[in-house]
Order: sequence, then C-alpha cells, then structure tokens
Amino acid sequence: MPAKGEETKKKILEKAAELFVQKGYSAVTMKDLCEATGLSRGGLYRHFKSTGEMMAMLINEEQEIADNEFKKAIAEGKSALHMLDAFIIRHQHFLLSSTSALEAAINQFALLDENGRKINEERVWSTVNRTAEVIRIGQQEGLFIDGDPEIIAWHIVFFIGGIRTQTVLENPGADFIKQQIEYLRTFLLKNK
Amino acid sequence: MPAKGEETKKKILEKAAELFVQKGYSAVTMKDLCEATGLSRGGLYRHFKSTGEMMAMLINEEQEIADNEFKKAIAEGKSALHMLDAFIIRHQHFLLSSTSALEAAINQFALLDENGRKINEERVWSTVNRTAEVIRIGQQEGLFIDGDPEIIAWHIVFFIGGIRTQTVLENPGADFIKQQIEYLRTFLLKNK
Amino acid sequence: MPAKGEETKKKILEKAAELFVQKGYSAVTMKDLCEATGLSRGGLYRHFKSTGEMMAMLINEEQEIADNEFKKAIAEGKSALHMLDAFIIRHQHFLLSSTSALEAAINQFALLDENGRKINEERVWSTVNRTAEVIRIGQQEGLFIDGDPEIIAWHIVFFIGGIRTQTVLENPGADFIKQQIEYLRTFLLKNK
Amino acid sequence: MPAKGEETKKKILEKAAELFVQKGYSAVTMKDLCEATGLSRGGLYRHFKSTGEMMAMLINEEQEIADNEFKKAIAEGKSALHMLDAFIIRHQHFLLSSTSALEAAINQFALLDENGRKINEERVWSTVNRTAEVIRIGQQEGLFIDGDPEIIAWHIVFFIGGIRTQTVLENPGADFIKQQIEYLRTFLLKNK
DNA sequence: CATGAATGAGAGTTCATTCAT
DNA sequence: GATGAATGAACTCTCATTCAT
Repeated sequence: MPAKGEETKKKILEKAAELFVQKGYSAVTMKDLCEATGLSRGGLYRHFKSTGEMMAMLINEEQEIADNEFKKAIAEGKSALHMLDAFIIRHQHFLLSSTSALEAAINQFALLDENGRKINEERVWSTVNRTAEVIRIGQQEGLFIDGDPEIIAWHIVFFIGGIRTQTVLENPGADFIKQQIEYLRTFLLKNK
Repeated sequence: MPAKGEETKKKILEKAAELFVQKGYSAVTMKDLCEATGLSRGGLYRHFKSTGEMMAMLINEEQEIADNEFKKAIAEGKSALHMLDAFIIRHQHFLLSSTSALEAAINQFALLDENGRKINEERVWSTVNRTAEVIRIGQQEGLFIDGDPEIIAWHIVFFIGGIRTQTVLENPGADFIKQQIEYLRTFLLKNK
Repeated sequence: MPAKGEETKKKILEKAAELFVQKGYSAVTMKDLCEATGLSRGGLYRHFKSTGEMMAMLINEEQEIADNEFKKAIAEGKSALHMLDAFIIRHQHFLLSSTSALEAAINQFALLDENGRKINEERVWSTVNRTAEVIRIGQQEGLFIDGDPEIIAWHIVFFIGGIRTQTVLENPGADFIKQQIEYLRTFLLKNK
Repeated sequence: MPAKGEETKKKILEKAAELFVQKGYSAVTMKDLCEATGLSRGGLYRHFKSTGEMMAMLINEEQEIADNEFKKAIAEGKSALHMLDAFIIRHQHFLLSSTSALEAAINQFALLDENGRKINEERVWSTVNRTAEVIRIGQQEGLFIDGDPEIIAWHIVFFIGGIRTQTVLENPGADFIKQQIEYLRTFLLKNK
C-alpha cells in the first residue's frame, strides 16, 4: 500500500506532465501546478521544490521503462532485427502520438536548467549505448551494415533527436514520419 | 553615410548576439541590453520592442548569407561534390566554432517564442530545399546514392539539427564531430 | 472571527478610500497602496489586482447601504415627505461633508474605466428607481407635483449628479448648497 | 493670410479634438498626436507643450462662440422665450450629436488638471450668468416662474451638466433626451 | 502534512520631455 | 521651424519562495 504522500506525488507528476506538454517546460509555474492539483503553495512545496525536480522525475520514469524493455529483450535473446523493428515501431508510435510533445519540454529543460542538462546527457548516453548494442548484435547476425556501431548509433540518435524536436515544432503528416522511419530501417539493413 | 538610427540598431544587434551566445535566448533581458549597449530604457525600445525581434533579425541576416552562397555556387555551375564538401566544411566549422553557440539561442527561440517557431520553420524549409537540390545534382552526376532527394535531405537536416542541439548542450570533442560529419559524407557517396 | 485575509482586505479598502479622496481615482497607484498599507507588491496583488477592483468594491458597499435604508423605510411605511427629507438631508450632508470627495474619484472611475462605466450605470439606475418610487408615493399622498414619476426622478438624478460633480471641483459655500437643496424640495412639493 | 504656424496649430487642434472625443482626455498622449498629425516630437512641442494646453484652447473657442451668440441675441432685443427655445434647441442638438462627447473629455480635464479646473470654473460661471440673465428677462416679461434667477440658473446648469455627463457615459435614446428637455421647458414657464 | 498570506526582487513597458542636427 | 534619437522616471505585474498557523 503506497503512503499517502506517494499518491499525492504521483498525482502532481501526472498534472505536471499534462502542463509541460501543453505549455512547455519554462512556461509552467508553481502557481499553475497549485491550481491544477488543487494543492496549496506550501502543500506543493512539501513534495517538489521546483518544476525542474518534477521534470527530472518524469524523465527518469520514462528512462527506466526503456531500460527494462531493452534488458528483457536481451535476456530473451531476441534477434537484432526484432529489436530494430521494436525500436522503430516504438519511435514511430511516439512521433505520431501527442505524448511526444513532452520532448519539447525536455529540450527546454536541458537548455534552461543546469541539472536538466546533466539528466539529458545521461538519457542520451544510455540511449546510444542500447542502440550500439543492438547494432553490434545485428552485425554479428550479418544483417546490418558495417561500420563502427558507436558512430552509427550516434548518427541515429542525432537523427531521432532532430526529428523529435522538429516534429514537435511543426507536426508534419503521418506519411512523412513513416517515410523517414522506413528510410532509417532500410539504411541500417545490409542488402539495401 | 548610414543614418544614426541604423548605426545604433546595428550596435544593438551586435551586443545582442554576444549576449545570446553567452546566456542563451531566454536569459537575456531588455535591461541586460540597456547595460550592454549603454542605452537607456526608452532608447532601446525605440529600436526593438523585444529580444525576440532582435533574434528574428539576426536569424534573417544569417539566412540571407546562406541563400546567397548557395545561389552563387549554382550559378557558377559547381559540382555536387564540391557543394557537398562546402556544406560539410561549413557545418563542421560551425559545430566546432564557438559561434555555433548562437544555435542554442536559436533553439530556445524556436521552442519558447511563437514567432520564433515560424521563423525556424522557414529556416528549416529553405535548408531542406537547398540540400535536396544538391543531392539531385549529385545523383545526376552519378556520384550520390539513389533515393528520393527530398527524403534524404530531410534525413540529413534532422541529423544536423540533432547534432547541433546536442553539441550545444554537451560540447563533445572535435574528433567526435569530425567522425560524424565524415560518416555523413561517405553515407551520401555511392561507392561506399 | 474573520479570516486574516478578510481583515487585510478591509484594511486595504480603508486606505484606498482615503487615497482616492486625497488624490482622485486615477492618481492612486498600486505602489501608493503598498506604501499606505505597508504591504509588499505581491501581498497587495493577492487581494486586489487593480485600483479599479477596489473602487468597484467600495461603490458596491455604499450602494448596498443605500438600498437597505430604502427598503427599511418602505417596509416601515414611512411617508413620502419623510423619505424626501431623509433623501435631502442625506444628500445635503453628503455634499457638505468631506467624505463626498469620494464622489470625485467615482466620477473619474466612471469616466476612465470601462468597468467603472458599467458600475456607475447600475448605480444611477437604482437611484432613479428608488427616487421614482418615492415620488409615486408622494403623489398618491397628494403632496407632490404631478407628472411622470420617472421623468421627474431622472431630472432630480441629473441635477444631483451635476451638483456633485461641480461641488467636487469647486467646493462652494454651505449656504449655496442649502439653497439649491431647499429649492429642489419646494420644487417637488405641490403648494409651491 | 494666416501664418504657416497658425495653420499647423489649427490642424493639431482638429486632430486633438477628434482624439479627445474618441479616447477621452487622459488617454491621449503626445505620441498619439504626433502620429495623428504626422508631426515629429519636437515639431509638436513647438506649438503645444501639453495636451492640457490644447484642451484649454478648444474649450476657449467653444466658449467664445456661445458668448457671441448670446451678446448678439441681447443686442437684437430677442424675447426670453425666444432665447429659451434657442438654448433648448442648442442643448438638445448637442446632447443628440456625437460632438457632445467632448464633454466627457472636458470633465476629465477638469478632474485631472489643475488648470483645467480653473478653466471649467470660468466656463460654468459664464454659462450661469447668461442663463440667469435670460431668466431675469423672462420674469420681466411675466412668462417665467418666480424665484431668484441665480438659484434657478444654477439648478439648470447643474441639471444640464448632469445630463451631459450621464449621456456621454450611457447614450440613451433620442426620445428620452427630448422628454427631459421638454420637462425643463415647461418647468420654467409660469402657467404649468 | 497542508494552508494561504506575505515577501521582495525584477521584468516589461510607456511617457513626457529634451536637444543636437 | 522641424526632426527623431535619446533620457530616465514611474508604474504594472508576476514569480519563486518562506513561514506562522
């Protein structure tokens, strides 16, 4: 049974995520959150002492989910192609869903907040490592293009970061995103 | 002889660029600019009524330069490889130079300011168009990989956008950047 | 026991009334009120977000008192002559007292503030209605001059409005005001 | 032939009157007038050093016209009834026309500006004097009600002032105004 | 745990007014 | 006479943050 404090904390995070998506990181004030959660000033401060703290916790949660999925796939001995497709489906889904808008807030957070910069750095590193690992496996299976897995992984991560940021700002059609993701897939496979 | 007003405007823009690089877009206040330029509150407002207006003007100037260079290269009938290398050198230089830090400010601007979003959108479009044109020429010359030039151009622009954002946040080593740029180059050429 | 917030609100309104009388509506700034009440900027804004809001509340309070007095007099079945004299005494008193200076501020408020215009409109309407009612009763008693009670009521309200505005601007002697009020009285009575 | 300066001055006053009617006295800034007249800051200041000065001049002009009309009527030996009707027609016309909106600005001017107070005072005095003179003549002709002409004149002036201010704020129907003016007429005539 | 009154710093903005050209 | 760049004082308003209850 979760403590009452934990429940409140969870409720705050939910509302915070909503607001970050709606208004972006920097535009959300503690006052906004008081109103959204129905808590008083002091009440809110008991749980989080800044919006940055909330953001950090939101990013961590997302990060853990991705890590766990990856570890599970590795443990189950899935093929690189399987993981690539999972990866692709996840990102495609993500880019098409409105949730992807949290990305804009995360970028702001990394840009405006000293701590946010560090958290984002870790997030990127861990994504690169997982991706490089998948590429390595794919190369051993003989399916993926040659080249230093780290370099390719960074290229992909930069591409994904770029498309995430841009799509948040502009929101292109679903077809456009599918094209780009499909291009990424064939680009990774050897017999292109 | 330029009017006195124009000179002041130019001086303000110079100082603004410096401050944007140092502190990022959102952290620069009109007050900061008063102090930096030595102008009074009212004097500053006579020329610009927000930092966003300055940013917009700075981006426009940069954009025009890039457009002109491209048009000149086309007019001179340069080869796609030549233009690719120019493009690569320019971005590599950009990513390695400290001036690239204005990029951080531009990102913030696009992320935080409604008008900034629109300006950035145009900037991206025009970059994509120029890039697609270079690819098309390269394909005709038989040097570049096959594929829809537009799709490839977008892939590159997303990649460049991603690496720009990341390098602003983390500042990786020069070797790292060279690796990535070199990878982009070979990736575009047919006989890889 | 009144909540602490209510007490502060009351204290602010008292000080605001003083300042409005001293300086007029438009000359009173939020900063003045901070100094007068000893509250900080933010503290003041917690309760009122403009001087207009204070003015509106002050007028409302005054209005309610006048309404209640009238209803009480009607309920007690007072004669029209009695109510006329009460009305006359009240206005004479009002015009002679320094408190009447709030009237200047109210005029400014109606003239300068969009919302103030509306509030004043309601205030005038309700005064006209009450006055017309008194005249109707006086006519039934056979004491007051004939004529459409509404028209006469408006005439009186315009006259009172005019004299209020003027006395605020010029402050004529007590005798002058008494003369005018007395003239109004005899003008209303039949056997003049 | 008027000097060039006089013409500019006249043009400024015209634009000023328009703006005062549109926005009220206090809301009109010197900057507004620069834009409206097409003059530069310094150019405007050469002719008037404040909006108050313009207002004063506008009121004076209006005042002189009224005075001249009155003197002419007296000189021509017109009857009081004739002058009363002229007076009534003039005010009725005034109240129905949009020009009457300058009245709001004049009130603001008297309320906000020390000098405006004085000018308004003179304006009221001179109106009262003229009105009292008409009443005196009407009484000698045996047509008007008895009573001290000064007291009656003040009553009328207060009434007119009140109705002017109110109608500017609310703008009632033409019928309403005609009713009130007609009531004033019968009220002044003896055999009511 | 929670409330909400209060703080104080600082951003943005606008104006009347001056003055070198 | 006229221009318009520049001044500097004021004022509005908002936020993160604290603290007595």
